[in-house]
Amino acid sequence: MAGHGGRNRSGRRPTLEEVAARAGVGRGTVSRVINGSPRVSDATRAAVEAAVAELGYVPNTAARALAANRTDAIALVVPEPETRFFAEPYFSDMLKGVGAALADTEMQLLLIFAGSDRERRRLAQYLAAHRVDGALLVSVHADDPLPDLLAQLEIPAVISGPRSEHETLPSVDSDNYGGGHSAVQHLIARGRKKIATIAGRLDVYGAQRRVEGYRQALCDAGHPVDERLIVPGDFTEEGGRRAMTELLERCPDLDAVFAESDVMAAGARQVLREAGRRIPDDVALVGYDDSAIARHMDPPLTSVRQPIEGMGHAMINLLLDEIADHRPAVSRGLERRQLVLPTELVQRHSS
Amino acid sequence: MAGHGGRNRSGRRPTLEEVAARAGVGRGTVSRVINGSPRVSDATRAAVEAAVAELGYVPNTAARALAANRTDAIALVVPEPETRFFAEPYFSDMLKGVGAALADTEMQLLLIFAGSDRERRRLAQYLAAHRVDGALLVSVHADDPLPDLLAQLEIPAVISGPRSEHETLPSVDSDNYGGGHSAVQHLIARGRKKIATIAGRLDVYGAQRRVEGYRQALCDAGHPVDERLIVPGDFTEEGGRRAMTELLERCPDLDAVFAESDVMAAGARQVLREAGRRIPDDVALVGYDDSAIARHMDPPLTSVRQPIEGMGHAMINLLLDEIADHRPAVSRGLERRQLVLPTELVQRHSS
DNA sequence: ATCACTTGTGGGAGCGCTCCCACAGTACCT
DNA sequence: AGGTACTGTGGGAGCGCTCCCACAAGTGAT
Repeated sequence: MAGHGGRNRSGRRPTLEEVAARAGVGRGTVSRVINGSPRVSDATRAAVEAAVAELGYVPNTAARALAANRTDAIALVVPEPETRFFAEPYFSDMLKGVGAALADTEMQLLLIFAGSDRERRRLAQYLAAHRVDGALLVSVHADDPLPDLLAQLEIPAVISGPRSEHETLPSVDSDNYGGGHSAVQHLIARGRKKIATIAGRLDVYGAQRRVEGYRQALCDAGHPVDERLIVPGDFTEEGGRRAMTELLERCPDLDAVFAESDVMAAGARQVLREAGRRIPDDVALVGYDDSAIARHMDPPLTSVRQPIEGMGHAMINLLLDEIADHRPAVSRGLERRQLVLPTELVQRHSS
Repeated sequence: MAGHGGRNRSGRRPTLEEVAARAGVGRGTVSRVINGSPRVSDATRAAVEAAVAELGYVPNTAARALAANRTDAIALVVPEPETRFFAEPYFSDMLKGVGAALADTEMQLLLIFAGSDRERRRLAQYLAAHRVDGALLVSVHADDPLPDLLAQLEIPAVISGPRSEHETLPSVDSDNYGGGHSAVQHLIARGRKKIATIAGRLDVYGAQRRVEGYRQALCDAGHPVDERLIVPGDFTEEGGRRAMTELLERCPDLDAVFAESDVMAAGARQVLREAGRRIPDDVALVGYDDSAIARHMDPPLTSVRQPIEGMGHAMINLLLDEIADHRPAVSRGLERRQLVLPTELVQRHSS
């Protein structure tokens, strides 16, 4: 028993051929056993498995990749600088879901940042070399050329938030519209009259949808929609501060704010405090994401929970399907695969 | 010009051979140009480069890996669950440094978590398959079998904090001893008399060294070392809270605390606040790491800065050397490569 | 007994590179 | 003129797999 990482006499790692010799079978048969083909008799399978164990055989990935024209790797592409990756709890949850979904797979996950131009060129080169079997795209802007590049290279991809209602790539998203709607509905039910919103970047489709949910909830309740109460942030704490400052200037008498991310809510909270507004007594505050920040805020923040881990999981499943379908070049055409997962309002003390 | 990701007539990616035919040279020559060999005439080189551009040739990594027996990938092994990876600013800084050092390299970085048993088995399998040319080990415990596994598989590796003073692997570390010493020296200079410390986990060599620095600084100043003032934490916020609670019970009259990580300092701060102690008036507080937490704490935390990004950079350089040396099997023997980078005390308002 | 399948198996061909040996050409000595 | 050295180049062999065709052996209908 050589266990993992066995060597043969010559100090090299054992090869398929050596395993075959040892088990007294042919090379093809060993390959079938390794790859779990059903077309092998039980006796032969057992003999091969014994030989594999004795020699400590581990398949050579490079040889496999070359012969089979696949890499068994997929990329998680983060079109943001590393700093934002670590600052946004979104990414860590996503990574957790993706990792979990991949755990019982042979697939290797590559985390690739494409925040700077330089990194993007590197990524383009990487994809052109077909070093991954598929890609997961998260947090993509409307005008990003990446999806087109992937399509041109015929690399299967799944996008986390569709870029528009006409998204052509398979996508997984949470119900941004419903999330925005439920947050505002909640504020209305709490008796709030002048409800503002700090939107995300409006070149992000999901952020637009949240605003649409906000509008519709007001309409449904017969409230007027005051455009001055809608201010875009950029999903950062600083952006939340700026937006909140702007809102207080425009409408000092507002009594509720729906911030479309917890991080922006944290920024808004600071400004409200400094302005002497009490939360929730004077101004109710609702966030989005239900991240750790929401739980640790003072007071704890009511927030719209998205099942981000679940989204990561779903993306992997979609992508693995895409890759499987892609192999024999069947290309099932335009059967679009778009998934929308429900959100949930988590009530705490800020509203 | 096909640009990136060109195809030939048959829809396949162009190969070396096709580039050679187009440039009117042999396969070997193209290979030499691609790999930057100096043994090519300028004219030939130009012709080959033109052909490469026209066909949009991109080398096939799998074929290269198979033929040359290398992968052009290195692993950053994080023996922690993902949660800690995101919680600890240490890792994000490290990743930044590593990424920067790798930016002008062909090397691909793989981020591999090995927090759970399952993940560790997967990692072992991964390493046994020699899917990386080298590995970076960060935050390794004294009894971790990983370094031995790497050695047995003859995979070059660099460790971020040596496991002991007899570390055999090349390592990069910050001056933990000096950092601990300077923190305490600073507190003494500020007139503090009863200085406690919240240590890290004592199975981490670096944490031990910080405590040694703490002891020596007290000795140097002629202060007695009171063992009751040394309480181990586990580098978490909760651990900081527990340790601080313990310290206040043991010695209600302490007037300074040196927490050996900012995160633990944050926990300690909470407990001090709840106990009605003012910082720095009643108790001075010094942290370690100089992370974002330190800057945002109230009051801003004095902290020992480690050049973590620089350490990441240095680790990559060491590892690339190891890999290069490893290739022709020269094995320069025990010429140990241990790097220690200086720390710096960043004074803020908590002390 | 013959034919038509099915099941399990062996091994050739080939994936696209790198490594290295062979050799032509040139330069500079004896 | 011959020898020696170096430079630049072509192409064979081989890396360790997967794919697929060929084929032996078994099964059951005719």
